[in-house]
Amino acid sequence: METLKKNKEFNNVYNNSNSFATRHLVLYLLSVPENENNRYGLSVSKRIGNAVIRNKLKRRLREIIREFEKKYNFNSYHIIFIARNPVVDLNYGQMKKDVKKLYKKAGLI
RNA sequence: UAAGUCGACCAUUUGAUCGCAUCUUAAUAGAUGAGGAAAGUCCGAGCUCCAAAGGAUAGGAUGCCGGGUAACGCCCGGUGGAGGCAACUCCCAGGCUAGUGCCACAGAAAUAUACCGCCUCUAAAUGAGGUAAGGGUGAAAAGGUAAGGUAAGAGCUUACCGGAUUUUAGGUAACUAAAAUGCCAGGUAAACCCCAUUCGGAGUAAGUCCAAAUAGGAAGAAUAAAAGAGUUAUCCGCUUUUCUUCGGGUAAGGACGCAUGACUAAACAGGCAACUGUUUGGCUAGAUAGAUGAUCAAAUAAUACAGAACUCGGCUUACAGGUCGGCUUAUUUU
Repeated sequence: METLKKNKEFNNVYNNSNSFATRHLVLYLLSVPENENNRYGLSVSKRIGNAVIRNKLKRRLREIIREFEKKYNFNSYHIIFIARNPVVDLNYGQMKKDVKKLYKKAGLI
């Protein structure tokens, strides 16, 4: 899984893309012209919780992304996930359903 | 058995599949991978760079005594004070006899006093003097109680208690005990201050090395050499050139620092202890937008607080549930 790293790249996605949201997560999706692998950015703010909680969220999201990459085939996107406050209460299965919903909304799968 | 008190420890484990980071390997693959507080960043050090003749002043920190330690504001042992029936716990615990400041209100008087009262003198008094026993005010009124003593009184005298000073004895010391003298005299230093000890600054984004890039500029120097324009030519000056300095931009470049250390376990020796020494053994995170997750199965009390970022020693704060031990008090039984 390749990641978006620089502030410039994040801003580029925020300004030029469509966003989709559920109660727990927000998704930004930008299609890039060059044919390359998907790149992901995860954003979990300090308001969500302490370091342990934020780390756990990011790890779960990464695992979910990995599973979807394996299952479906889509390419050349920059994708950003933003965690919202209520996401803390979800378990892994519920989070996975939420992400699937977002992907459907965005027309990826 | 109950209540209490002190101390130590655990902080999930095992297997399977998929995935991440580091290391090993030609490769398949294999090994390892967050804490008791990793936290707060409150002290103390190592390490690195910068600064630095020496001294004084200012400023900060610490503050009973002795010991431990690389060091400390930490730890251990003791002394004094406070709390508890006790085990035990708590204490920013130097100096007000260096100086200065402050102590409301009440009260006659607050570091000095005679308002009422008592006693004496005088023919008598609203006068003069003596007196701190009694009253009243206050947080505090010249040490308390009893007896003697006296005109009335008073450490004026005596006994006991309290306090101060001196001496002697014990203790490394803080301090403790006894005796003598004899009652001269408040509190506050978390008030200024005084005394003793101590303190250079910045932090791993420290810093070291390598690579890449030195475009277009600014300032200064040199005309030794070369070129150009102007000039008949030379000199001189100008532009280019050469050298030095300055600042700007790109790649959030790479490697080291960076994981064996004032480390730790056991035994033995020294010490009441903190701790120290010797021998044998152990060491298995090291990222750089930042690695530990998902699913299934089994066991368990393991559900809390919580995520390494240069490294150590402490302190402080957060914390579910559980295990073990010492001691105290009460009750019951033998």
